[in-house]
Amino acid sequence: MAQKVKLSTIAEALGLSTATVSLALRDSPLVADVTRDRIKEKAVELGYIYNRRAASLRTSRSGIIGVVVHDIMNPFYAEILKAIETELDRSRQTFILSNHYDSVEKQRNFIETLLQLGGDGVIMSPAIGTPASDIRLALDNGMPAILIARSVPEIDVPTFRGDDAYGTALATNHLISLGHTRIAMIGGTDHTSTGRDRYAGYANAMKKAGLELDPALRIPGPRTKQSGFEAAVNFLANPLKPTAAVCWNDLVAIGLMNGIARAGLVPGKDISVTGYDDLEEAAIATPALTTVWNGQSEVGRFAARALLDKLNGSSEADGLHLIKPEMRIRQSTTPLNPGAGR
Amino acid sequence: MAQKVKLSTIAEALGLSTATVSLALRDSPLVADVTRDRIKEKAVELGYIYNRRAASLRTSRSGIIGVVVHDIMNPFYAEILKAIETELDRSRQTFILSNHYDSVEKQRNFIETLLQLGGDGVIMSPAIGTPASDIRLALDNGMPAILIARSVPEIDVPTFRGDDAYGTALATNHLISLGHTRIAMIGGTDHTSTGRDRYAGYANAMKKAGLELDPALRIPGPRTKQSGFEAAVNFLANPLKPTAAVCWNDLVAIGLMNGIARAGLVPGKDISVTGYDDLEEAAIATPALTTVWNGQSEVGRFAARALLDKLNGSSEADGLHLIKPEMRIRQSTTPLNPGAGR
DNA sequence: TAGATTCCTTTAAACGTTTGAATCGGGGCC
DNA sequence: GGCCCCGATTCAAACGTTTAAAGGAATCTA
Repeated sequence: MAQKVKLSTIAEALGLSTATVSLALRDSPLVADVTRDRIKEKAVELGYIYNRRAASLRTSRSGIIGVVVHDIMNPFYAEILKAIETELDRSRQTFILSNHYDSVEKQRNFIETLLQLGGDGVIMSPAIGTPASDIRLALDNGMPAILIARSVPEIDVPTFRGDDAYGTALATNHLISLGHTRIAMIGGTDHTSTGRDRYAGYANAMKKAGLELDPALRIPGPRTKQSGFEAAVNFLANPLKPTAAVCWNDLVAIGLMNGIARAGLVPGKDISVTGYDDLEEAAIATPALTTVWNGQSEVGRFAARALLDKLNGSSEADGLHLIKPEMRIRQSTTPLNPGAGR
Repeated sequence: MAQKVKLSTIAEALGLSTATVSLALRDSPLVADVTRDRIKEKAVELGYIYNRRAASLRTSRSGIIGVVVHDIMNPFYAEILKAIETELDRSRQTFILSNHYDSVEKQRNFIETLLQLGGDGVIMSPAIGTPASDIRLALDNGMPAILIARSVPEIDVPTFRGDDAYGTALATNHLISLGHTRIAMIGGTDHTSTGRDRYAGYANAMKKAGLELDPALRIPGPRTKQSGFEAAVNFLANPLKPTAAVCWNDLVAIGLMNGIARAGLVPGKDISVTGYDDLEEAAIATPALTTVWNGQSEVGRFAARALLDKLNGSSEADGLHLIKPEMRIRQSTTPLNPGAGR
């Protein structure tokens, strides 16, 4: 590697000062057109690389934005990330991505690293049990934060997520309207606001319809395809013989359908199944999955915009913003057939 | 936000110099134990945040490593990334992730950004058509690069990927041993080394077995679940009536199986299907997918280690390192049944 | 008791930018 | 001819660290 090319290298080569070169490269009107052209030409010729660390030391804007979610491999988050990426790319921000796998410690490490790097802001889907102090750490050091998918108690930053109670109520009512009465709920946890809300939506819909809300109808836990697949055994062995399942998300639903198929039953016919999220693969599952669209793309886009707005001084987006979910009816749910095996 | 806390803030509070504080915080043996303790205590008390940009300006090590792949939503890359993350976490490096979606330009932008940030190194799965000069840009500026999954002509940096020709030969031979003779190949492209190698493996196996290699048996293109799903139509309409398909990857295979099921046939019984990669979901697909393990975790781990080694001065890992794929036989492939519908 | 040794701390110069203030050489105005 | 203004450029300080070299005080050595 040749000697590092810096502003002064260019300046010396042309008999100018570094100040002029710096200004010229950033298209300042302070420098003469002909000079600017000579400078830019020379910069390319020498293979000059702008040193953002040095610059940000002076300007205190790094152009870095952090994003941390539970697991980027999870298509739900992946779809959100894609929307964020599209939006940030447009304003030439670099984004640093991390998983926290619901480890509060890993998440705090990430925030600290981001602060050390001078991150301009952070978008996060907070880990289960995130204390308000961890968010404040960012805020107190001048780094704005945006929350997605989950809320944190006592924290009032812009927060974007779907209306979970409303969404599971949609799914539950859909099944009820098809004649199902013994409807199970598979997956989720009471340790997050999302988990509590989704269960509440299901429970309320059941009660409103005058249906019994038997705790045995609930199988908490599953959140992945694999665990949905495994849950099929318990589901099918349930003495209450449920005929339908409201699943935590599409992954669980697809896993469950695979498990049901593996047991020799036909999902969508013998057992109706609803998902949640409306991932890309919901439409091509077999049978195509009836599910609830959870607005991933909107969440990502809104979150990114809210952050960019904050960086530009405005802050009207504070507080919770709920995206209204929508029903997507496909082939995995069918009317209850009283003559069927179960 | 209170006034920014820096080394000098701590130094003044204790009547010391910034040098002592700097040394103490990095556990230098040059400072007295009691002083170090006082300093660390004060740092916590004041909420000191280490400024890595300032430090790296002096040391020229940023602790940042870039990783760029085609698409992090693709589980194949996601599994590699997870392995890389695990490995890098251990040495406290921050990693910056990006998709290039096979846009050479987006990829070059990423490399440039990384250089501007002073990245210590980059791990990349090069975009289709990546010119050697783009890799050299990194190398020439002192940023070591590691390639995964694909090679770049004329570039001799450490490269880790599966032995693709060997892998598809495994799958093809497996189908041949089950009695299949009309075996299609679905997906992939000739524009990457991987694409050419996988096709070559399939073609050679067919030839060695004395089977006809009809170009009509190939459906190039598909690389995703969605496109695999769509390819089912063409596959089933093929006048040669293939009884088995070697798919580009697991996603295509699962999509194809869904498409076959949608058409009323039973994948694994009427049509045998093999995947490639052995993603987590291959095992829970219905039917469980016969596939070729492609060593994602190894690729990621080796790549990360190779980079860390380079950063520590050694460089013995230059050149191509092939990981030997392994057959994973499940239920999506069965012996050819001459009595079956087709 | 002078010099050497040891241990701890400070000095000061770098790292590569940015930017408010200062400089410079003309030209126009009265 | 003195004054002001103009556009173009430079000066110099600052951003927050790190680190080689120097400094200083106490203890040891002979």
